[in-house]
Amino acid sequence: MRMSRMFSKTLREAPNGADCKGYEYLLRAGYIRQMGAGIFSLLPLGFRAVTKIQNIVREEMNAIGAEEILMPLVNPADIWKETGRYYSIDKEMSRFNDRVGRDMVLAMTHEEAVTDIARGEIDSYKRLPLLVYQIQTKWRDDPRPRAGLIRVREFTMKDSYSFDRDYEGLDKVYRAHYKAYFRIYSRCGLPVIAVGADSGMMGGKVSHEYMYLSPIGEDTIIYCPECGYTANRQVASFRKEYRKEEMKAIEKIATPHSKTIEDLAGYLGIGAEKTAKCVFMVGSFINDKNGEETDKLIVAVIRGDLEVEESKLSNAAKANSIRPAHEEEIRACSMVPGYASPIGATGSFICIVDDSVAESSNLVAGANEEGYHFINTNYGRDYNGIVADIASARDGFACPECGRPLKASKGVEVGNIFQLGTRYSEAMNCTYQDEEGKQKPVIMGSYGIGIGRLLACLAEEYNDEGGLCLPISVAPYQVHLVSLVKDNEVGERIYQELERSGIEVLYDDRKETAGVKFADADLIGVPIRITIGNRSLKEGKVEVKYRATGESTSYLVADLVDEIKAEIAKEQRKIDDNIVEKEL
RNA sequence: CGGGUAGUAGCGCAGGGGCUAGCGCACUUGGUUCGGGACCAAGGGGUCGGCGGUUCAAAUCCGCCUUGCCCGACCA
Repeated sequence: MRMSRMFSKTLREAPNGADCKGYEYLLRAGYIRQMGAGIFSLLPLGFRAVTKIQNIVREEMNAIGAEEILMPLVNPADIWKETGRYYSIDKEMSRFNDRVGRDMVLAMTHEEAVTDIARGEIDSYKRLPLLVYQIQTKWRDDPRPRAGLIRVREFTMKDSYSFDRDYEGLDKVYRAHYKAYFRIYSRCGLPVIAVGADSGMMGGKVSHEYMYLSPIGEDTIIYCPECGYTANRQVASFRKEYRKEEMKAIEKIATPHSKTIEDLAGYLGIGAEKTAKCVFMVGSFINDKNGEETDKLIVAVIRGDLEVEESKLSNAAKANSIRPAHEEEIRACSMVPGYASPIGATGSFICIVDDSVAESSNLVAGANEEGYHFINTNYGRDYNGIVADIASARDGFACPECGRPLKASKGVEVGNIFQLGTRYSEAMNCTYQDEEGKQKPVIMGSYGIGIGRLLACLAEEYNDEGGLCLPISVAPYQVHLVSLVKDNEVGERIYQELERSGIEVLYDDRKETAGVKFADADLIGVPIRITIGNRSLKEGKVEVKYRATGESTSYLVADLVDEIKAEIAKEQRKIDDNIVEKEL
């Protein structure tokens, strides 16, 4: 491609709002342009990079036996009503009516669509297992798009769906994805870790997220540097020390001005771990069948030294979503904020008790009276509820596996794999007939990779003061040919020779100064740069410089094509030698 | 959805009741330069986000709306 003819141009200054380096460079180098909040176009450079990523994804998906398909972005709402997600998903899914008033949705994922197709294709156990994937546009009306391509509303996703007759089959295809995903990310050059995850709205059991660890991430990963335990904080567990002792008689004591655990512990001269605190949320519960929504107060009881992890709480309460409760909602159940506990509470609420409290004895808890607490409260004797782990894992807490201190890190989720089970096949009647002639629901799995987000992470991982420096496997071009000589004939000849031998070359044939050309080359970040200049051309040579390392050499023009081919192969080998082969 | 902040040339910004709205970069033309974002000269480009109000006069003050960004809630 001749730069003089290229659609996009580079920007000297970062457009307002480009807060992280990767995003800034993608914008300035002309890979992407923004059209609205969370809505972006891919310009030629970005499109080429994305195409390379997609092809890597295709190769690896095909390698595990998946067949590529393409499902529609627009779905009739009916199939979403069948699974109930038409009701349980809020504004994140966009809905509209077609010309005759039918309810339609923009699919934000394709479990419904693929299950709808599969139930027509699958009849016998002999047809299983099956595995399909697509690379397709998704629209999710995210309430808060952020950081360029990291968190957008319209994006391209590779999503695959597996169909098996049993859990052994699901396990096998799940493991195949687990491994293939590591190959995909490492072939793109992105370092990731797989972590245990919350399945969220997907509703499955086992799931993993692939995380690119970076401060720009919005997820918090809890990991153990010693034994390798990793999990998203939404589900991360940790070892809790319990203090079980003989139950003492409950007693009400005056605790003036002790609204917070800190004040209370200070006033009584005890540790926060000897108290039980209440956190009040209101859960929204949506009826899958008709979309009716009911709200209910959720009282989370947790030891004073711990924090509630809201996603764990939401799961334990089986709520669709939760939000902090208003004071009136708490008082409506006869509890007094600041001095609250489930003891003596009335009305309808869900009480979730963290095991830290259930397994401890004689904790101080609120007396539901301004200025008073109970001492020696005990779960099971003084109040009841659902016992669950709802505590938030923090940096320094004990690893659930080995007991050593856990670490916390920010990460960007670039992919996920879910064992769905029969959640969708049962709801949509996607069954197969087994050897005995019985109809059984198909066991499903779904597996996603955000393509654009992957590019955004790569831009974040591979940049320096000058701009991007992408690995050759994903860079839009393999070679950037910069001609500094006035006589364009040499440049033209070299350009055409390189092109003819199948090398992807970006040729800067513009009438610009050397400084501008070099700066743009650095910004765009093509891995190998060839400079044609009078300096070395006198000796019949051109210079070759690596974008990432800054190393340079020179080659005779006569040998150039072969040498460059070798250099490309060398760069590619660097990637291939580092493909991560990881089994679950 | 709450809080904050901004919208003035393609991009980055200044101007904050008064006469023809400005600067840098980019762009056009001519000339000089030519290996790390050149220089000189001459140009082109604006419904100052939108609607309404106040005023003799609004980019500027007021109201409403809208859009972007940041923080939070949220997020496969």
